[in-house]
Amino acid sequence: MAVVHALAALLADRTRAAFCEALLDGRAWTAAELAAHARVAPSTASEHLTRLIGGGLLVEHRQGRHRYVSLAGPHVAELLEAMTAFAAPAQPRGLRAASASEAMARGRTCYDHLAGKLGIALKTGLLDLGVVTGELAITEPGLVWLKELGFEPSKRQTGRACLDWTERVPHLAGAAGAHLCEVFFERGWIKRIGTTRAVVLTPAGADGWRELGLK
Amino acid sequence: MAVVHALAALLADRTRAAFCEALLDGRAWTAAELAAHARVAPSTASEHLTRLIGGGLLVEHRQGRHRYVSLAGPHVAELLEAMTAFAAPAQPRGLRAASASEAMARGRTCYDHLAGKLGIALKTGLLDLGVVTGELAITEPGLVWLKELGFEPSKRQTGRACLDWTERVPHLAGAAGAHLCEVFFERGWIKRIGTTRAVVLTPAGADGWRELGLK
DNA sequence: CGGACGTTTCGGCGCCGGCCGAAGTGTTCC
DNA sequence: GGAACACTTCGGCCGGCGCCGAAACGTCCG
Repeated sequence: MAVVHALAALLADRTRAAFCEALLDGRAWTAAELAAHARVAPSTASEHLTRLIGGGLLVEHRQGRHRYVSLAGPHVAELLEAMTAFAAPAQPRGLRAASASEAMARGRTCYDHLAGKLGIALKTGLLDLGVVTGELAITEPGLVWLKELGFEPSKRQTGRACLDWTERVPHLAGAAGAHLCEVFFERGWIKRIGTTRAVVLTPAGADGWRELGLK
Repeated sequence: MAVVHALAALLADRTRAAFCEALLDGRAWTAAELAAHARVAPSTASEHLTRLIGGGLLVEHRQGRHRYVSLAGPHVAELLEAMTAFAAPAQPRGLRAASASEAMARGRTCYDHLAGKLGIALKTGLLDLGVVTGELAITEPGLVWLKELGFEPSKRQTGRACLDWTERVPHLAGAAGAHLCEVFFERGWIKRIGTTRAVVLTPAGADGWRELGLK
């Protein structure tokens, strides 16, 4: 009893329950994204997240000025599924969530650059071409290569490592990563799936990548 | 989201959680008994019971001027055990709490079947005898074995897994688990410790188990 | 029929907790 | 360095909920 009521109290709030339900897709969300999703102020979301993390339901991963949160593990998802199943006997939402999560792992945008398997494929391709170093700094030949794609150096750091949440390895961020992502969108090489952050490589994109010597 | 928070809210209150935990022994309690157990006024208990019944967690059985309530079914017990298992590593403080917790870990009823070390011993014994499979389904020879103990199949699922929150492995629930527990009580092989859920194997029980080829 | 008892309904009280905005911290971008 | 941005901390407000006691209802028993 002493424990059940504390756990239940965490999920007894509409907003916190909405957070958990959103996170059931397996992705990591930022605090602001969750706040907007649940229509509460950022300050409110911040407090809720602290409580959920303290209760062991969520884990956080701080990166720069962002606070990513995700479910603490499969056991949390299972508990939530069990409770949902109890309250709402039949709902085919497991399948949709699973496929959505899979699409997200395949490729997605990470702010302004590419992430997921697609982002990692881009990074390894650029590494093979000698455009970037292992630490994801841009080489001198790499800068020439980028300029051919319309890149103009700015004050913003050109090459930068960003930890990929699903792949657990760094991918390319910074001005170069953002520019490549932008170019790929412009050329129709990648496109978003619905309104989510998931993106997919188009047939034209596969051709384009080969032309550039990627993949 | 919309459903989980409503279910969680029912269990988020100390008093209601205490009611449910008390009812985990599988018996029906009167409103006054629960009120005394949780140390609240009868009026308070009455309101809580109405909410729990409305939420589908409990069922009531009115008899004269008494209002008997019990868990709405095994699925409720399983949900409660799952939630307890999640918030688990609760280390008891104080000798009394420790010994009570220890007795509970050694053997207890989980709604209508056995749990704790005793429940796990039963499961492994049945597994050795070939009565149940590793997934806790009843085998054909197992059904014969059960019928010799007076078991009659019903519409209720015969063998079923229920996660044991102290042992972290599944034990036997379902109609078969309930029947065995009932038989053990009838034969005086197990008995309750005081009025708690904790049960202990009697000397006669130890003999009986050996006769059955258990343990 | 009257009294005892289990339960329920109804006010009323107090407090916890969710919410927001404002101000502050730390990071990124230019 | 300064501006923009994500997030956090802090007061303060407000609604909801759990609690109780008093009174009403229904049942059982003598």
